[in-house]
Order: sequence, then structure tokens, then C-alpha cells
Amino acid sequence: MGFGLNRLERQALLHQAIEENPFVTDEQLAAQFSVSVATIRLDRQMLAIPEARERIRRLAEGLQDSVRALEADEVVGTLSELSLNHFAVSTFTVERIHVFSRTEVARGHFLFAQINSLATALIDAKIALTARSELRFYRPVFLQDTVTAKVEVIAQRGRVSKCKAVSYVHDNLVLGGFIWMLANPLAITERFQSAAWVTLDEEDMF
Amino acid sequence: MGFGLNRLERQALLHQAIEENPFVTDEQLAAQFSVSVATIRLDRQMLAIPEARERIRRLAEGLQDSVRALEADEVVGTLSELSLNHFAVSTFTVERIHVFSRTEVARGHFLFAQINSLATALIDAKIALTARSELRFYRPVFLQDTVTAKVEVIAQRGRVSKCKAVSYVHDNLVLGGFIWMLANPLAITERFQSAAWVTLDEEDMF
DNA sequence: GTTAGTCTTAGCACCAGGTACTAAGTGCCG
DNA sequence: CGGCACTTAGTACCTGGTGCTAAGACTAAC
Repeated sequence: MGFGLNRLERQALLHQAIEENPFVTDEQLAAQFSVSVATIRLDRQMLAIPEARERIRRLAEGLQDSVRALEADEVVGTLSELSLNHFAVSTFTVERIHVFSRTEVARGHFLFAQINSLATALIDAKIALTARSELRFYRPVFLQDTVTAKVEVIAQRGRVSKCKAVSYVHDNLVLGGFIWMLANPLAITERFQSAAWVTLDEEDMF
Repeated sequence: MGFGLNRLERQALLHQAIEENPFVTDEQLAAQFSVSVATIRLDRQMLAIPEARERIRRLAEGLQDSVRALEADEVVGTLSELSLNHFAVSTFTVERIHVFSRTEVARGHFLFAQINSLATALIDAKIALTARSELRFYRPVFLQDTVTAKVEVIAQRGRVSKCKAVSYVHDNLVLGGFIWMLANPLAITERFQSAAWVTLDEEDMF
């Protein structure tokens, strides 16, 4: 592989190879292209491609960022309005990872996740968990669409808040229904001992 | 910070510190805990914590894996049984990214995602979309728990399948309810022109 | 053919962030 | 006081690099 290439050809392929597998070392690349390690290093320098350890570190940092973003925001989508215990609005742009590759239609659970995150942020409590949901999915959402969701508290009984949820793409209703949130469930750390949670029955779900 | 600790205290905090920031080097840790680099190395060895470069590499590899998994699978969780148009079972182990960091309780939308993915896989059609859901969340699920979900077609009218959905951790009911799936929606590519989809009304939702 | 220029290579010193091991403290406990 | 757990310093070695210089190979122009 990679014999009889001139410098420009090799550099183009080099770029590609590193993109494909960022974990590859200069030594492996040298073997792959039948040149010396020194040549690979010069090529990398010309192409401004960082060394393997740096490439790996950047990958890992990207991951770190996304994990942190998820932890920090607690919201899928970007929160644009928030009035605690009243209503909240977020927008969410559908990316490649959210769609069925064949049809470019967003998977339903991402639409649910937006609503669910929004409802979690809306409840003014240290901890808020989803207790129930009733949702209708009216229209498919496509790659690149921006979905605007609004969740609104419409009733509250004890620790349970009933919220009305809707989401739109432009003026087209995408999803609508209700989601019930439970604030500060007792004894959350006593795994599956949390009686207060389990005993919520239909009566509590107004 | 970190003065006057004995070995066990220091090792516990060390574990925590590295988990929080996997990019930290032994030198930084040594400074943080006011001990020598050698001590940190011995501690890491005892705790079987790999070196910084290895930690970073694993993070980066995990990222690659997870991106691929999401693109490849189409299913959140691992499909363990599938009888098309009849029932399907999957398991899903709750990881760090799925939980609220404070409480280590899984976010509701991941539980939904498991059910939704399973229902999508279950319907024997080129394309299947979520049309409606009614779910109760009975118990919180924690980090490291393995959730087993079953979705079962209980009725079918035209292109709509009504499915019963449940998920458990061991024998504890976590989530239960119904999800309606729409098979082969017409004109899916005509964005928001898909009349057949929008005109589904309550009548169709048996 | 010679010469100039480009491209490639080898060799060397140096670096961070380690591993693996030995030897020498240090502090506390009975 | 001895003995043991713990900590530290020091050494040699490792990988996957950087940065530099000097030398060789090839080509193209004169």
C-alpha cells in the first residue's frame, strides 16, 4: 500500500488516514506509506496535524465537553425561557445522530427528551423525576429542523405537577400532551425502598 | 487541600479526583495531596487506576465506540429477543451519562428511549414512527442498574399498532404503559405535507 | 555533464509522563 | 527499643513524540 506516491499524493492520503483513525502513530503511518518516520513528521508539520497523543487528547476533551454539557444543562435543547413552576421554552436543532439514517426523520425519543428535560428544569425542586407522560406525536421532524418546545405547569397537587407540553417546527404542531413530574421524591437513595414513589396511584394523577 | 490524610483517606479522594478529571497527571495529584509523585504512583497501582495517557485514550475510544453505536444500532439497549409484530425484549445498563450527577438516578428520557427503540424495531415495516405514548414511571432507576424492557403488540388497526410496554430492574416494575406506532407513513419525505400522518385522530388510537 | 534545487532520510539530543525496581528514610505501636 | 507500615528518593528504561543538522537521492535546467 502507498508505493510510488509523490509528496502531495502522500500528504493527501495521510490526512485522510489520520482522520479515519486518529489513534495511528507516526511509525505505523511510515510503514503504511513506505517512507521513514522523519518524512511522516515533516508531512504532519506541513499539514499542521498534531501528534497522536494530542489528537487523542482532543477527542477525549470533546467527549468530556459533551458529557459536561449534558450534566450542566440538564436540558436537551437550549433553554430560551424559564419561569420556575410556571413555564419553560427550549429549542432543539435536529442533527445527524438524532435521525433514522434512511429517512432523516428524528427518532421519537429525542423529541421526548426535549420535553422531559424541559419539564425537569421547570420544576423548582432539588430533584424532579418523570412520573407519567401522555403524548401524541403529530408530525415527523426532519434533519436540520429546529423544534421549539414549551412546557407549562397547569396543576399541582402535593409533590406532583401536571404540565402541558407542546412542540412545534415553525407553526406546525409536532408533539402535544401532558407530562407529570414528581418533585423531591423521598428516600431516593434507598434503592427501590422508596415507598412514597411507588405508592403514587392513579388518584394522584389528576 | 489534602493535608494530614492517611493512606486510605488519600486513596479514596484520589479515586474521586481522577474520576472528576481524568486528564490530571501524577505530578498535579502529588501537589494536590502534598505527597510525592512516587506515592501517587503506588496509590494508583493499588487502586488499579491506569496512567493519564491511558485514561485519556480510553475516554477517546469510548467516544468513538458510542458514536458508532448510536449510528449503527438504531436501538438504545441491547436487543435480546425479537419476534416481528409480536414482541421484543432488550436490556440496557445505566451509565454515567444517563443519570443526574447529583442523585445517580437515570433521566426519564433514556427509559423512554429504550422503549421507543424497541417498539421501532418491533414493527415489521421499512419505516415506523411513534404516534402516541402513555407511560407511567413507577420507580427510579440508578447508575449501574440493568433495565429489561418488553414491548408487545396487543392490537393493530390499519397502519397503527398499539403496543404494551413494560420495563423492570430485577422484578421491580420501572415503567409501564402503551405506545402506538405508525408503520410506513405516506409521503414521509414531503416535509409536513404528509396528510395521512396529520389526520390520524383519536378515533385511530384504539 | 555539472549544478542547483527539491525531497527524503538518518542520527542525535531532548521532552513528558510514565513503569519497574531498589534503597533509604520516617513515624507510630506495642 | 525493635519492627512494621508507609513514604520517599533515585535509577534505568519505555513510548511517542519535537527540533535540529547533515547527508544522500533524484530531477530538471543550463
